[in-house]
Amino acid sequence: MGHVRNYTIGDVLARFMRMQGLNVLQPMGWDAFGLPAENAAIANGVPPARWTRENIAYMKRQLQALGFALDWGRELATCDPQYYRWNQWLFLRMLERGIAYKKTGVVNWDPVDQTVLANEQVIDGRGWRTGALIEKREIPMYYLRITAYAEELLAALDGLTDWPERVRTMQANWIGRSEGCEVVFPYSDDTIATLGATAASAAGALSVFTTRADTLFGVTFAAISAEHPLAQAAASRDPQLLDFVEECRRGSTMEAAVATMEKRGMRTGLHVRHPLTGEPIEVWVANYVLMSYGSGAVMGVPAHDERDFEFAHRHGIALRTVIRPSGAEWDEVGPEWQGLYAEAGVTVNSGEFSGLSSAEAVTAICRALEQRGLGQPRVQWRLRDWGISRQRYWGCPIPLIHCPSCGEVPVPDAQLPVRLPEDLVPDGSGNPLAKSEAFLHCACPRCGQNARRETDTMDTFVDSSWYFLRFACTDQDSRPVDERAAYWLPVDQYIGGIEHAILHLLYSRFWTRVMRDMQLISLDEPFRRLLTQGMVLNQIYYRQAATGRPVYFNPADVETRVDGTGKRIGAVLVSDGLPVEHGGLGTMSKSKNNGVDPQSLVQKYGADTARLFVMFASPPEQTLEWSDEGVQGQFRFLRRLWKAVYDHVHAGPKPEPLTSAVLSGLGEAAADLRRQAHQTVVRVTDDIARRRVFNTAIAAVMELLNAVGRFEVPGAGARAVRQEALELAVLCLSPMVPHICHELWFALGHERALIEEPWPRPDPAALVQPTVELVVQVNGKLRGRVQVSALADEAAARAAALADPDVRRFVGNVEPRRVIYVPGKLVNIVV
RNA sequence: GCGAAAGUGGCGGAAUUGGUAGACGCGCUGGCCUUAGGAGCCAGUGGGGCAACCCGUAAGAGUUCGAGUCUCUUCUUUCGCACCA
Repeated sequence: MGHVRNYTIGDVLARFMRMQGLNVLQPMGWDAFGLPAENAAIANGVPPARWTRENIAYMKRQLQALGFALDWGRELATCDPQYYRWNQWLFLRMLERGIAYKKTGVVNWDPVDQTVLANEQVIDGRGWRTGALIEKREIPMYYLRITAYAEELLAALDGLTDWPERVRTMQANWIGRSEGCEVVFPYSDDTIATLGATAASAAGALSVFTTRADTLFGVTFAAISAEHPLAQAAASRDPQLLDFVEECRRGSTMEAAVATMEKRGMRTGLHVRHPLTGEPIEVWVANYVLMSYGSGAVMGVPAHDERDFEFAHRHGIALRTVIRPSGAEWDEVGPEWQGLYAEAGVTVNSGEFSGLSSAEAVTAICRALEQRGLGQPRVQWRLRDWGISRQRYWGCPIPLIHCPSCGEVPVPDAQLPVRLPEDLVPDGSGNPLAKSEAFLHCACPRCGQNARRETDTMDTFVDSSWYFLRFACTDQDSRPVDERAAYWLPVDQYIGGIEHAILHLLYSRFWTRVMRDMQLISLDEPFRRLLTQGMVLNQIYYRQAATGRPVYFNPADVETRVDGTGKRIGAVLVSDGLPVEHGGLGTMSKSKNNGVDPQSLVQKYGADTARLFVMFASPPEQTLEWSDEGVQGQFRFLRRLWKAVYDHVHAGPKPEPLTSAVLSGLGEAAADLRRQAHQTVVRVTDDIARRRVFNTAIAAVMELLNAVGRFEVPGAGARAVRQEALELAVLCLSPMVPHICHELWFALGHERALIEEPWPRPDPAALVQPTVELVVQVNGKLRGRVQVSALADEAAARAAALADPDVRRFVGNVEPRRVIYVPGKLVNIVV
């Protein structure tokens, strides 16, 4: 249903824009590689290719049944060699430019299946199939240098004014620019002696990054990640520390898991020297320090950092107050952590740097470090380079060949694509490509010797990072994109789930820039306007089985029980009439058995009802709660609309168009209906074009139809007004309800199909309102309403308000202290 | 843990720029029609009160003539956290 919602929003906008006279391209493609196909293959023993193509065929029928105005001539699937050859081609160009490079990365390793697992396949630190404790393992991988674009990706967010604010904020925080200071803590003599001639000792110093150089004199320990070379060196001499470092290797690589873990640490026995005081500082290994951020080491300031405070508390490490608040709310950091301790203030106990504001101290200390050669100002990014290697089968092969003599050799362009064999069936025990002799063996393109193909495939985010460009020229077979991209791109309206707010959208922004720098396209940003749609939710019902595992029931098979006021009091399974438990609302999923098949919905109510419901139930950016009654409500509305049109049509011949003579003779009721009809056009146009909300647009048409139902004035003029109101209702609804509106448009006596009609323009004369109702407040409380001329000035409005008997009761005989007049809205009398 | 949002009747939601809280729809109650209703039509429906009125937008404070809307604190829920896509 998430897809139905996504594409209905897109289709409504496409049809609306087309009626506005724009040339609209609405394409469709299939993001077809990835884990779900492999999982299905493991479960059913069928090659992922077959499962994928069957799914595409099924979904395509669904999308066609829903009447989406898609250009199927541009259909593409990311698992087609015609598409992924360009992933490979672009990857090779990135390799040439140094955008793609190789380094080691940490992955989840299942020691039983001897395979790399995705984060999703790690449940509570254990492998999903084996239940074995997962370990971190370092393997060589290919990375894309997205950090080289960090500055630009951040700065350009300001220009994305038609993106939701929250997405821009999330991306900015994700890129995470922080200005601070690199601080170098030289190793103590005893540490250098202990390390001997190792790689770690060659570094000679521990480098850390901090945004709080003003707290440097409060450093009482240093903490390094278990993967830090210094930790490795120390562990090789200390069996207990080695155990701890090994223990830190257990568990998944997920940052959320690392961050919520109990903070633990162990002494290394090594020391560094404070860069300004020379004081020895003990080095600890801590499980909360991430090797992937900064240098994998932090300075510990327990008095002014919450995590350091907690860590020091647990391990009996001393604490030194070096910042006091300027307002003197507290003096010394106490035994209980308070958020205030981390705030900026005035330095104390900091030698010659005491008495400075935090900001001054940051600058002064940084400068002092720089003079001693023990530090410098630095900008640190949270963003890391994008690791694209996957040790999996169902993805785009990385086009490299490993030759015993030449080393790593790129596949020549003429040999692209490196085709993925489509007949393999994964079994969960590693990448089947690595076991396929036919795939593996090849000749080295340089020396012709026997060589081995790279078996890693690309992250599926690669596939989705540029597909939108390809839609402009799916038939182009000598380049990934051609000049037609300049006409269609950037995407004027992109629609996607909020779950894509960071990764997919950031990767696409990056990839677009890389292609720009290769002179393949000439745009910076891929998506001009972004709509992030909310999730589709449904009720969850279950019973606790004897095994203790819940058994889920589809909400369609469950009947809810309500009391006399309509309040829910329980639910029973229709088949046996016995109660089921309610598990709240959740996203539609197989595991919770709360999905709704769009196909059955279309069969029962038709495509228009399905489309109307998903657009009416909530605004596009919010979650949408599935409701069978709600669907029936929309079905009912469409039938009422149908009946209203045909009742009108059967009551007489098609009226002549409204002439000025007819208009001037209209009674008040007819003028009111006409005003409402044209106001509906104004509201619907604004809702779709500017606000991108559809539920209120539909509500406006419902109100108009209710008004038509109440309108019982006889006569030719009134009949013409009713005809006009029904025509406008049908036009306004047509982007949401294309099929029924198409039919009703002919019924209303038109010869040309509705799809060829332009979007209606409201008649300014119809909108004119002779009088307006003003709300009258006394001291901010609603006390009355008065009708005044739409042209009334403040004095007239004030007089009318004070003349109202209800208002007079509250004002009494006192002279108002103040009167606030909001034209056309209200008068507030302050007494 | 960090980052981002959201919280309004029995339910989904409306209130667009600080200006009438509850549009529209669902559900429910009563009535009409019908052999029948998972059909249609009419009326009612935030809470309290005979009424005048009073209370009411997660909780608490603040700014303002006026706060669902702005500010702060707290609580709850949802999304993301780099190998689900």
